[in-house]
Amino acid sequence: MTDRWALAPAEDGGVDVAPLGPDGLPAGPVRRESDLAQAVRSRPEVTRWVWRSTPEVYPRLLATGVRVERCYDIEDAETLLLGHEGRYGEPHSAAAALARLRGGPVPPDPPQRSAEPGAQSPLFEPAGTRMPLADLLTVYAEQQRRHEKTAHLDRMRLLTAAESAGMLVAAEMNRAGLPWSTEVHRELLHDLLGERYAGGGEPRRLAELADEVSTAFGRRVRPDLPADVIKAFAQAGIKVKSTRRWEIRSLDHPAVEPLLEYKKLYRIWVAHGWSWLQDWVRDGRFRPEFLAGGTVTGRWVTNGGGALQIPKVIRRAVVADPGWRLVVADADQMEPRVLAAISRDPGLMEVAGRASDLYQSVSDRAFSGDRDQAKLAVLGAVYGQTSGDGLKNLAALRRRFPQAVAYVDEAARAGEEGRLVRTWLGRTCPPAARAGEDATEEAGIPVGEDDPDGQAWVPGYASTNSRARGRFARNFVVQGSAADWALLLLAALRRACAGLAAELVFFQHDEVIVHCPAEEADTVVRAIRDAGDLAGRLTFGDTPVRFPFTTAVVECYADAK
DNA sequence: TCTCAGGGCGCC
DNA sequence: AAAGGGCGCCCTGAGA
Repeated sequence: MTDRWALAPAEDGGVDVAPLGPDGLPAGPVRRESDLAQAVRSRPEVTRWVWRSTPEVYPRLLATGVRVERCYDIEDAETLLLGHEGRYGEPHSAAAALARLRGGPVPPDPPQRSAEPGAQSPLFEPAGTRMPLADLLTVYAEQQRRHEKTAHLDRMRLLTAAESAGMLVAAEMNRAGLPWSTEVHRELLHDLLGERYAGGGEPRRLAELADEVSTAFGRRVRPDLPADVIKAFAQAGIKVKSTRRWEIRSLDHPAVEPLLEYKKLYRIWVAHGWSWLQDWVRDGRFRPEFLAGGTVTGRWVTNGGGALQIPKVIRRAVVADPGWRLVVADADQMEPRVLAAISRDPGLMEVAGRASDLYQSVSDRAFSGDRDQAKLAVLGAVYGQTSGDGLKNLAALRRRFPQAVAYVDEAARAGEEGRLVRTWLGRTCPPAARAGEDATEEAGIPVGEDDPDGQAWVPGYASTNSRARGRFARNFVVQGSAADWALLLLAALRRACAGLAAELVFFQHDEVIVHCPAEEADTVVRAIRDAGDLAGRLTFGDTPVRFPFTTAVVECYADAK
């Protein structure tokens, strides 16, 4: 039995609260109280708080040490419901939802904030976003009705609940921060890049590598300018279309080695160097801002600090507090396991029903034991590979796991034809803009003209854009359903850690880090394993597919691999 | 001085 | 060997 209440911060710093009945309608009068945190703290029996926006409310609660068990984020649910209804892109604010309900003019969403280094208070809420509790409850009641119109009511409810849970986790992670050793990071930078020169120019090692590149070409070349590098290769008689690593790598020229080394170190210098350290690390914590559900697929993003792109060498600087440990847990072959669960392919479910290396099992069945080929084939199927060995491997995969490949093929076909494509729980991929609509790309969805005869799905005949939409949709069902599962994983793990000192401090698609006292580490490892399989059952229902983790208990993130 | 697109690369 | 999906962030150069 859940005890649901709703709350809405008021203009004067107080808060309105109201109890809700099992039907989601108010079960008592609205009460005005003077203090938000006190209003929540004094009602420990409440298991779910309904509110407009987690970023509006929860950081303020956390700042006073108040945690909640569950929430329902109305604006987040609005985004998911709009997407499910095929109305992706309509304003998702509670004010917009209310206006649609009442037939008034719909206000556009406020513009996105930009990242601000070191910002302690996670969100600045623009004026005018607050909504009286009575109006909020009107929107909430309508959302409950809209849930009931979806094809899988229980899944859609699970999706909005899971993403609300994700927003709680994100807020808590933003507050906790990732333990970070400035000292180790500085040593690392010095070892890799050498001394910094006054004036902010390139550090010593980069300057040396730039000189080596120039020497190899026999003239001054700026390795950070692609046009300059392409010209230099051309003068040496080597034609390259770009200076991308994979294209340069195999060239036979003395500039290649220092050039690639320069690119690698340059990246560290500009993206994770001394100025990054200055901007993003305070008091032994790196505090990125995690945004749950920041992408159309449901994957999270971070705002500022590049938290999801920390180069492996820099992970040396992620160090647990004295007496504490990092429990680093990586889901094993998450995407093919998710494909097994959503496609119900008998063969793939069978191999995904074991905790052992899935790629090895696939290769034993379809690729004569060549694990690399099996992995490429699976990823090719998920990503929409169009050429090369991948296609041949895909054919082998299709023979042994026809239902799995058919599942992503069908998603691709739907995407090309502009039909709605959904994850397992019902997160919806925005369809391509139709003719006459705004033809700008939105959220990375390829749009544009189709070939006149490109409506039928015929490999090699669809237009470039339509094929790109197909690849997008193909990947969406797997990546997005994996994100569905990951939300349930986080929710379960958060629950398991509730009575411990352990804190979730990092999440990257299929990997979590928990920071905990050394004596809690074994408990946390078990909690993660349990949460993985529990999330699998909650997300995909009755399925034999397992979701095992590789876990490591370490003092330093870099030691986890 | 500003924004924007493209190139490039880090992570999954 | 070839170059598919999702992101964020940094640079540069072009154009307003």
